[in-house]
Amino acid sequence: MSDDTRPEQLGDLELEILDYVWAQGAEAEITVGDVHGALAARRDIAYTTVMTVMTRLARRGALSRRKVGRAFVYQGQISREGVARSLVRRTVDRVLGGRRVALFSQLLDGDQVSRDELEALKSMVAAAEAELEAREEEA
Amino acid sequence: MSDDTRPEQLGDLELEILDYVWAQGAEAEITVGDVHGALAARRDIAYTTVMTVMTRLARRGALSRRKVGRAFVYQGQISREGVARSLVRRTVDRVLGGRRVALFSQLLDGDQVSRDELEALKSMVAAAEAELEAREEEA
DNA sequence: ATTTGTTTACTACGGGGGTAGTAGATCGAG
DNA sequence: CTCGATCTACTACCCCCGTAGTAAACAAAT
Repeated sequence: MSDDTRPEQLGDLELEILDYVWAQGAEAEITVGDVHGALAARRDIAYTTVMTVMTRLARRGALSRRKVGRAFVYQGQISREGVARSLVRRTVDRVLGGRRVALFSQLLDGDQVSRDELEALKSMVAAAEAELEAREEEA
Repeated sequence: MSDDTRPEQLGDLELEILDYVWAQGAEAEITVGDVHGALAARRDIAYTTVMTVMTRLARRGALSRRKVGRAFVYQGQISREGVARSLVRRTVDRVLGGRRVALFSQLLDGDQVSRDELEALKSMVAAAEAELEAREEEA
């Protein structure tokens, strides 16, 4: 996944489909039937709906498609991490003027934070701190 | 601002307008002309465009309006914090399956984090930790 | 070979959001 | 009182997204 594409706008169904694609692994080849099978197990959705959305995703470069026989085989072209980053960034930019710290406080204030989460967060902060030291060294 | 409304979907212009409203303070009374004046100083936008969007925001409860003379006077009904929380939550739910920790790592990994940000983050973590202790005490 | 199922292509529709024009009401200036 | 500015109401258009129907191509089964 080269991940050049950073869609900052993805609908719910689009994301649901990408979610399935990501779950199959980076190199997996996926058909509309696969995705429809997975989604239809959970809710009522027409085959053509899935197909339409996958076509749109391919048009935008989020998926690639290759004709195999009469059907198309799709592959993910963007990573969950890349999408997460760009969507989160967009949200922070839009509503908090890019102030990431404000975002953190939103998350920490408003919610129940578990001890595990806090521990994970602390180690991430420590790691970021170490990385910052390293950057300052070389400067 | 009672803030009962938690719109999880807000367009760019809607947010831009709310931004202006928030900047005027919680109790400020705002007219379409005010907002249009502010936005038009930065970019080309029709008066009626601003009006249409403010009407939509009022319909959804993000703003209230009250007729004064022939014009409407608007007031914000939702807070920046509330909107930030719900938008961020929505984003995290959509793309990271609600795993907030993953969000933190997105933000810390992908970006240049300044020392100031890290310090702020550390103190927030410490505060959250203290609060957690307190909750465990009373339990 | 006819039928049945799969898959694509094409088309469509409704809702939301950004954009704006036009018509009509009203206020203030002259 | 009339004219121009202001403001609203109504309408419309385009794009995106979720949704899906229909038609056509084709493969497999009988």
